[in-house]
Amino acid sequence: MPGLRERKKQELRHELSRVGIDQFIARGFATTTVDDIVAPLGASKRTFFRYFETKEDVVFAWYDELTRELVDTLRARPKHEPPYEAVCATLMSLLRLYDADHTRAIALLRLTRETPALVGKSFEKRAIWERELSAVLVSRLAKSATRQLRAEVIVATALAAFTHAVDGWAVDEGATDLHLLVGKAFAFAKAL
Amino acid sequence: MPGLRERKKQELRHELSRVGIDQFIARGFATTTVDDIVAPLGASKRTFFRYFETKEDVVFAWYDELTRELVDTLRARPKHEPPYEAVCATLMSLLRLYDADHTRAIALLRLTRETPALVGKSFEKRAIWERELSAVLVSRLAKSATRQLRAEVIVATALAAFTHAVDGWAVDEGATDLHLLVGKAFAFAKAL
DNA sequence: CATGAATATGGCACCAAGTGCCATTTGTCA
DNA sequence: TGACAAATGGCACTTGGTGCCATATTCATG
Repeated sequence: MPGLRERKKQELRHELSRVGIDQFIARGFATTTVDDIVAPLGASKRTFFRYFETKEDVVFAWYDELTRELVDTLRARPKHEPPYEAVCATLMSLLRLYDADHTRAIALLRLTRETPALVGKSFEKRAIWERELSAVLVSRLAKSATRQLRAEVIVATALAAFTHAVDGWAVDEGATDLHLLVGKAFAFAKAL
Repeated sequence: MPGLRERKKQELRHELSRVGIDQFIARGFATTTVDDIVAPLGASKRTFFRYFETKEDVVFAWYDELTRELVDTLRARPKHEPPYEAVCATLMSLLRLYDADHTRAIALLRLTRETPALVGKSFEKRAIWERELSAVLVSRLAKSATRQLRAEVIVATALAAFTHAVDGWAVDEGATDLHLLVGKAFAFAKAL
């Protein structure tokens, strides 16, 4: 059991992220100041920066947790499964997040797409996924001087296909079927 | 002929980038201020921000020119060449930049790898390449509802393979053969 | 070559992100 | 309850980045 102090911290972090994202979506990223985020919660700017390194990070507060989850999912894939397929299946598990709340997901994707600072940050986060996942994947590959590189290429490819599918889906406001689109993107990469 | 005004502008932009990168490599990105970059050239901070939107951008001053070049190269590839191969060949043409000055190339890659803000920016720039190149590539593909997505996936995959090869090469200080490594990375993506 | 219109620059004031420092508050545990 | 650890808030400060306007430089035209 986590104790009061820890619970309060987690809750504040969560609230800061929620309020921040809401304001960014409603009024834009640049025009929302840290003070604007902090005020409704009665916290101080100084405290904000103890929870998040940058203003951008509030948008990606959930990434760390998700990273661990992805790593676990990939680890749990059947040992005999081909590497690319294992990564694809792992990423597919992310789709439930988009299914849960289409509207907010699309709004968030638009926000990160249209705010240069957030575009950079999201790529930064994706790079972390690439590193973590390829570190797991490498153990599935036959030993060779270039298996590290091979793992990185496999993961990066799957991730690129995934994000392009999701972005395309968000651009036309979720009109198409996301699962289908992601599946197609994975297939396109497989059949270069 | 460009006229004195235009020449001065281009030269100043080039000098700002050169001085900036030199200082970043020598003393680190965060610890170098814009004033530090501007002082040796007798320019003002205000002028700096008329040439570059952010401090990060000085590192990627050459990207715009390179983007045009890449687009032209891809356009010039033989019409019958398969799409993935056309993109790979296009990216291969970039390697001359690394060949020209190994030491500086490696230093630059290390700088961007180890500075979070620059990691984000470099991905942002890569995204621009992805957009431009896939816009060219799409005309080579058979018409279909998803050919835009297919073009994006092809380009993103080639680009991911390319950068991971280059990064791997830079990490062990250029010990291996870069052309060979990039070729292998392209092959890995092809044979997922 | 002169002169006036365009354009680039510099300086200044200003805002917001982010940090170091320290006093104060709040949770923890004996 | 009281002492210790940890979280917070306030404040001053640095730096990235922008708006504004006066000045300097280039360009085009007579």
